[in-house]
Amino acid sequence: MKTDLTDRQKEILDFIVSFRTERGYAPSLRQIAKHFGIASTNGVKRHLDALTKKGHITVDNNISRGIVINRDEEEVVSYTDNFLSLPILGRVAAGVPIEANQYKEGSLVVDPAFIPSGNNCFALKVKGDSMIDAGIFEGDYLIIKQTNEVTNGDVVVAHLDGEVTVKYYSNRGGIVSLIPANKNYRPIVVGVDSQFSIVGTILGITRWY
Amino acid sequence: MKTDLTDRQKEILDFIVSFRTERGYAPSLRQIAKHFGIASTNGVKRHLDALTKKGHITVDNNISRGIVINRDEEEVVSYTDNFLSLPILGRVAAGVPIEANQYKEGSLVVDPAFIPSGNNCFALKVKGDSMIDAGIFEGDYLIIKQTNEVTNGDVVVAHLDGEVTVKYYSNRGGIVSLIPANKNYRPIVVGVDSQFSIVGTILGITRWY
DNA sequence: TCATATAGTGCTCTTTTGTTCACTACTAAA
DNA sequence: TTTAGTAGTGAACAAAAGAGCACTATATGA
Repeated sequence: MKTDLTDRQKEILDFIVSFRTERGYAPSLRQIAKHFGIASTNGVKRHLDALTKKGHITVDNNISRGIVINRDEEEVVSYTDNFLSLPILGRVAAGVPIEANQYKEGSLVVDPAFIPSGNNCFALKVKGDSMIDAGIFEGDYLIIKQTNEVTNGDVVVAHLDGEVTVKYYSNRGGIVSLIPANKNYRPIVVGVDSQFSIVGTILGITRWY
Repeated sequence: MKTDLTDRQKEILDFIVSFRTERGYAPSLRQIAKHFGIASTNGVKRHLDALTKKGHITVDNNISRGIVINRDEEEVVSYTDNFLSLPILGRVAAGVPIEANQYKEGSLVVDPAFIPSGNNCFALKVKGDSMIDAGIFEGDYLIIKQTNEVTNGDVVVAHLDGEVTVKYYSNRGGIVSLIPANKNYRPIVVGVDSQFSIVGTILGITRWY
């Protein structure tokens, strides 16, 4: 349970966060001391001890720059040490390792709390409006888990005759269909002669205005 | 322009990333050396020099644990040092500083590339289906910028007679309306006697399955 | 008045950590 | 054969950085 911080402790925590954001690593005791005009490293250490006790940070013993900001502290807007950056892939194919993919167009930071173990995930920008009734709009980023294990009703990314498509997956009695979520499009029955494969299933969507 | 890494360089970069994810701070030269069975810190330094030259990392001079992984490197799945964690607020009111808000229900990591300067943003979980035609579904997380400067057509979070609502904003000739995006709901004309205020406007949406 | 908490000081010591130099060995390309 | 790049070794040195102790001053509550 996180208890209230004193004003000074809060200042110091905010400084650690902003230093870390700016520099990419945590400040040392002496850097904190210098910023606050504190002459003694022990004075800083007292504050860090208090912040640790109150659950805001973790400091490993005798490790330089070992201040780690804990996730989900009381602070309402914060930077934490837990995040995931996924590649935005412009083209995908089934079975190709993501790492071998040469069509990375950028990266997208997402909350790893929603990503299952393993890092065979990627992001894909939506083109087209065939899935708008599922709340999937053109320009959305889909977060996709690379897999070919799908269940009826899953939203999948599939490869069909050289094209990538996002649709609901349906397999009834061995007949595979890709079902749009837009009444302006018809379901696609996957012919036995089609070049068809599942690239992955949807984990989430991110849309930015 | 990032050039290809040797196998060894790639291994070392991957180690730095995973160490950093696990521990919350970068490894030291000696910790890298120990992992790879390299007896000399200079051997490690050579690799770090090469990674720096190829644009994958930045190492500040004479700074302990000063290895910073650069964003958007060639690596297709990676952890970076640039992310933002927003509070998920259960209740919001106009004009109340986010930091003073006591209804934080969790946090949501988002990509800061899509967030404008300043950190008066928060996340809100959607209840209801009044905006489904705008691709906003129950359970979605909205990323909201706290502001009362709105434009016709913006999706806003508003406070109306004690309730929080998400709707399109419309102001025609001084008559303010909140327009749903679901034909099952009627537009709300904001009466002059209503307690009404704008909490913020939408920046993005995140949905997880 | 006393005890406790907060916020330091001053200093020393220990440990961690990075830099540098001269060197070896191997591989590949010119 | 020579040159260049890669992948180190070994060692010393310098600097950064954390830990700990005895101490002071102030404020607050019992």
